[in-house]
Amino acid sequence: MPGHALTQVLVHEPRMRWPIPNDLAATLTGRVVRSCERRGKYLIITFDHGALIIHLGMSGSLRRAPLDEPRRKHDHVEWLFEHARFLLHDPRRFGAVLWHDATDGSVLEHPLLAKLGIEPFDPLFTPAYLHDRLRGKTQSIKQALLAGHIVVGVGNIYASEVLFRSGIHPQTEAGALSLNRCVRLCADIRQTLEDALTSGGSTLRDYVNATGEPGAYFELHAAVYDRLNQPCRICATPIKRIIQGQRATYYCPKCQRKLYPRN
DNA sequence: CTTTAACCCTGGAGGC
DNA sequence: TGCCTCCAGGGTTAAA
Repeated sequence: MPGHALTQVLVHEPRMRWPIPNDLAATLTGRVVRSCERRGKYLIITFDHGALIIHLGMSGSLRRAPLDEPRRKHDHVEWLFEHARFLLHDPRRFGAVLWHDATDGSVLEHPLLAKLGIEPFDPLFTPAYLHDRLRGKTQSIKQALLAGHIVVGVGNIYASEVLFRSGIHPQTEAGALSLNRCVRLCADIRQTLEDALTSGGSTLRDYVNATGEPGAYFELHAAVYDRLNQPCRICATPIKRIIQGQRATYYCPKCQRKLYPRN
């Protein structure tokens, strides 16, 4: 919608992760969208006077809907243009809709964005960078990747998938990875995400496409994720499931060996 | 400073 | 059919 003006903004349910600003409609009505960007999993819709920051959390979706279609349960926000309408739908309300005023500096300096890791397809994301940022960390490599402070885009599914591809045990101390291991890991993060993009994403049950069509549903062909006790696709060893930081991790105990401590 | 546990919320799945 | 428990893709915050 860059170049188009909002005609109306309706907030039906402001109780999201943080309350949606009660003056959001006043802030946006009549304003022209300038660009639509992304940083990590945050969407950034820019205007001349600031930027809208949107996060979909775990259950959120943003779709273009017909102008006359009735609102459904959990459709919390509507953005209306002269000939278009967008709905934010989020049953669990883990998502967020925030306004960043241009007078507060670059939106990338917003507290939620400032400490995000590098984009995985940025040329600056290199084995040396990864190795340097992991150095000294006692945290597990799985949690270090998932945290998003080093590299963004690796969510809970892909953290397991990436480590399987790299042959790294998820409980490996992050700081114990050699530069050579980081060479492999860096490439496998990119390759795993690229494969996922090529196949249209790997969302599980709640996926709808940008127009809300339920038909566009992509089955995840995971190597390990959600495959507890099923045979490893490489060696047929039953896949294991553990909990790290309250999140499930899946791995093959044979293909992903723990590292021996090097003295 | 880094790391960990609790928490936000609804709904689907499975057991009884 | 209903009621219960468990689990879920994300990320912040307070506490250790």
